[in-house]
This record gives sequence, C-alpha cells and structure tokens, in this order.
Amino acid sequence: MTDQPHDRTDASLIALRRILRATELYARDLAQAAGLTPAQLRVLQIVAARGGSTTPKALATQMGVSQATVTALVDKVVTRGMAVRERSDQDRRQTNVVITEAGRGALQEAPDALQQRYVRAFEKLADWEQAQILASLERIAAMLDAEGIDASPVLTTGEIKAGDRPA
Amino acid sequence: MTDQPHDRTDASLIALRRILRATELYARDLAQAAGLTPAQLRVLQIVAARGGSTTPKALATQMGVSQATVTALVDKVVTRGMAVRERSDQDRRQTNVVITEAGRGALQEAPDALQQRYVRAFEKLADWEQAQILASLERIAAMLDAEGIDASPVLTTGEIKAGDRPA
DNA sequence: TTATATTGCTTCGATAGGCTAAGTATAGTT
DNA sequence: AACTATACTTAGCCTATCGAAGCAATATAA
Repeated sequence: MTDQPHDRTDASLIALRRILRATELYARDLAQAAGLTPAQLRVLQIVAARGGSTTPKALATQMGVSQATVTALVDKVVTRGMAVRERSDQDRRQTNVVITEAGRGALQEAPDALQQRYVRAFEKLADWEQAQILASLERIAAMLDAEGIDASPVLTTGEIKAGDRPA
Repeated sequence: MTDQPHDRTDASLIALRRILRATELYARDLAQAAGLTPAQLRVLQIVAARGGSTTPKALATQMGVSQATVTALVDKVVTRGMAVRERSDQDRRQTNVVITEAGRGALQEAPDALQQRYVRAFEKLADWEQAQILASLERIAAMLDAEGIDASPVLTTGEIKAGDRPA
C-alpha cells in the first residue's frame, strides 16, 4: 500500500464505519435476545446504573431524547414487567422508574453491547497495544466531539459505575 | 492515570462511546441542514458514490436493510426531487435510482457526517499519529466484527412481540 | 391566601425508519 | 407453454422520536 495521505484517511474512515456498524448490529442482537429493543434496553441499563430507580427527567437528559420519548419507552418496559412506576413522596409531581427482578434478569441476559464483546478482546492484547489503542481512541473522540456538540451527557460505563444513589 | 489494566479497558470504552455518540448526533445535524434525514442522506450518498445511478437492490445490500425499506426511502428522496426512478433497458425488472442536480446540491450542503468532521482533523495530524490511529482503528474493527457476527448483516428473526401501552 | 408561574410527566397526533408477507412484472429454464 | 426465479412495489404493522397541549403539584408573588 502506498503512503498517500489520503489512503490513510479513507482507510481509517472505513475502519470507523466498521466499528459503528458492528456496534449497532450487536446492540440489536443482544436486545433481541433479552426481549427488548435497544432503546428499551438502554432505559433499563441507566435505571440499574443509578441504583435501580430514577426519574423520567433524568433518563431523558442522559439519553438525549425528549421526555415524551422517555414516557413511551418506560411504558414499554413497564408493560413487559421489567420496571414499575412509583410516585415520589418528596415531590409528588415526580415518578420514579424502578427496575424489577425481571428487569434485572433481562439485563443479565443482555449485558452491555459494547462491553460484552470488546472487553474480552481488549484485555487479551499486549500492554503496549492497549496503551496505543487507548491513546488513539481518545484522540479520535476529541477530534470528533471537540467542536460543536452541546455538552450533552455522554453515557459512559465509567460515570455510572458504582453506587451514586439518587437519594 | 494509573496503569491498572482495567482502567484502560474502561477508558477505551468511554472513548468509543464518545465516538459513537458524536457521530450519531452529527449525522442528525447535517441531515437536518440539508433537509434530509440520515437514512435518506445515506441513500443519496451511495447513489452518488456509484456514479449517480444504482438499483434498489444494490442499495439494500449496501445499507443492510430490506428492499421494502429502500423503496420507502427512495420514495422520499424522489418526492423531494433529489432523485428520479428510471426503468432499466437491459433488464426491465430493474429500476435505476438516478440522482438529480438538486440531489447533488443537497449532498454538497451536507457531506458525509463522519467525513466532514473527521477528515479535517485527521489530515492535520502528524504522520506517525495518522499511522498509529489507523492501526488502532483497524485493530478495533477486527476485534468487534470478527467473532459473532457471522457472515450476513441480516439478523436472526427473533421476535419482539408487540406490547400495548398501560393505561 | 389567592393568583400566577414553573416543573414534571403524560397524552396526542405526526413523521421516519424498519420489517414481513403478498402482489406484479419481467426474465430464464425446461 | 409452463414453471421458477428475480426485482420491485404495496400493504399493514412495529418502534422511536418529536412538538404541542394538558394536567397535577410545587413554588413564588401580591
């Protein structure tokens, strides 16, 4: 392969697309395995990550969609018995979306789309490879979201990892 | 940052998500700017990339969706005057989707989501950085779509059966 | 206290993208 | 001529998403 700069640009774009596509397809796959659509699965994941209960408002913010959309999604997971709505006692305008045992079960069947596949492979890599890939990814992420995108909440496993219970 | 292996796994996942999210949001943005939805834009892009004319079959294959979906998408871009349908002369079962001047204009207004933002930044990087990023991306792509997604982009026909909204 | 915001969520009506199944031509095969 | 296969379209049905409007509870002002 020649070293025309443009070749590399194209090749990296192609690789990026493969990544996006693989992620998307795998997300669908997993969601289907758990009897949930990707969007519904995301709802459950966020609720679980926030200690098993959160509000539609918080979901909307974190997912970057409108509250109306969250209402529809919550309707569906509620219908499937994977969550319930409970009126808040502090502020009775608020509703808490609470995950059920069935919901937790479904989550276990369908762990995070990226995590499942990626972690296994990543952790097999040599140390230097991991370091290089990490550096590259962070570089790319910075390139992509540096300009323009409003500071909307990025869903990361990191930030929602351990117990930050919302009162 | 410490060098705990797990930190790196998490950090790389977070970076990946940022990439996915940035791409998704930017795609919407651009599509809106051009008066097209992301899917419709993709149709136009593919048609243009194939020399300004291609068949629904080819579109379906390349986009990984059914022909029926392509029909619907083509309907929309045709309605917007950005493409026309023409019966093939070689095989009269075939239809050619042909991009119009208006379509080309729209494409120029809204170039590829990834390309637009990424290429600019990528081509500013130092040579060694480009090489490293490319290697990493290809590595990741291989990790993600190697195992599991067997052959076709078409998913299993597992069903997520309907649910109605709770009262 | 009563009147007026503001907040949190749901409902309604649209639009988009996606699917499967069934229909219609056209092209190939036997 | 009679099948079979191919290329699309149609029809009917999901899900996801939005904006606008509505309702209920809280907060603020007069």
